[in-house]
Amino acid sequence: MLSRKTKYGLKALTFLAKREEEEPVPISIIAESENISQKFLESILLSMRKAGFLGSKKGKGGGYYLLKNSNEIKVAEVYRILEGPIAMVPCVSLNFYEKCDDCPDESICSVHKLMIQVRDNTLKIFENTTLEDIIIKE
Amino acid sequence: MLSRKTKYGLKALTFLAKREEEEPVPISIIAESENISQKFLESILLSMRKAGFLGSKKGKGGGYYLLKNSNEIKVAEVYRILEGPIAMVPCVSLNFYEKCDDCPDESICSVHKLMIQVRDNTLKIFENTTLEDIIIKE
DNA sequence: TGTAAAGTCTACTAATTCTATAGGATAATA
DNA sequence: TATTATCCTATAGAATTAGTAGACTTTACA
Repeated sequence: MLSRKTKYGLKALTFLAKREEEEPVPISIIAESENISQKFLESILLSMRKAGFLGSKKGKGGGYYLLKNSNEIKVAEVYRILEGPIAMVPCVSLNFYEKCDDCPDESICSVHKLMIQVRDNTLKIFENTTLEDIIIKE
Repeated sequence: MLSRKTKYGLKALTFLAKREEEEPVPISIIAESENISQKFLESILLSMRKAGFLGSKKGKGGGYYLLKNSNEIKVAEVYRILEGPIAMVPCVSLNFYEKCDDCPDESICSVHKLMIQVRDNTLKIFENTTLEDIIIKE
């Protein structure tokens, strides 16, 4: 399941990517437009700023803005920041690998083998999809 | 993330599928072989019995056994029983559809569009993979 | 016929994660 | 200096996960 955090994060980013103007957009505007709790969105945008996707400006006229072009922001990167590993089990994760405590030998684990397939497929989509690709013009 | 429940369930099923013999296997054997808490595994096997994948026999010499051939049990079916929807958001689920409360119009939601792709890819794998396919002979 | 072995069923619990909320600090602008 | 907006820390309620506990039922077999 995709967490609300990631869902909201992606929505906020595409909201910003959809705009032609480059001026900062206050959280309140994004929250209202996308039906997201403003306080919750605050923390989400903050972590995306820290991750280098967003810039921010304080005070009047301030808000958040994209630091890169929308075709330079991969869904995979956003997903990893907000949601964590793309893999369904840690033992097949490329960026967050962990050994399963119940599994003595990955090479003979059928779940492992299966989940590698799923990871590869999902990864392919997330790595090859940028914000630009998921924008829907109204 | 795949829950331990589903992971254990799949492991238990493949454990049974790997055996040539048809005699019931007690929970304790499966739990020990696969390093799973026996009590936890109990409830998992029970729900798979109720779902029609497993048969059981009580008393001495009892245990669980597969009711179908391993090539007739799709990962997708097992996954839906133990984990729930394959889709990452309810609004793109085929079997567990729910409208998102924050989203007024799915047709213009970029997350929706993206998650349909992921669902289709994962579904393809899970629908076309049976227990037989993921067995690893030692 | 008694006993041990096995599944069945209900209820409970500890820990973790998720989804926020509260409130003040800091910074920019007019 | 008042206003607007982000920044930051702490906290809290709800839900989910991953088990545990214990009594009950059924079966095989000595």
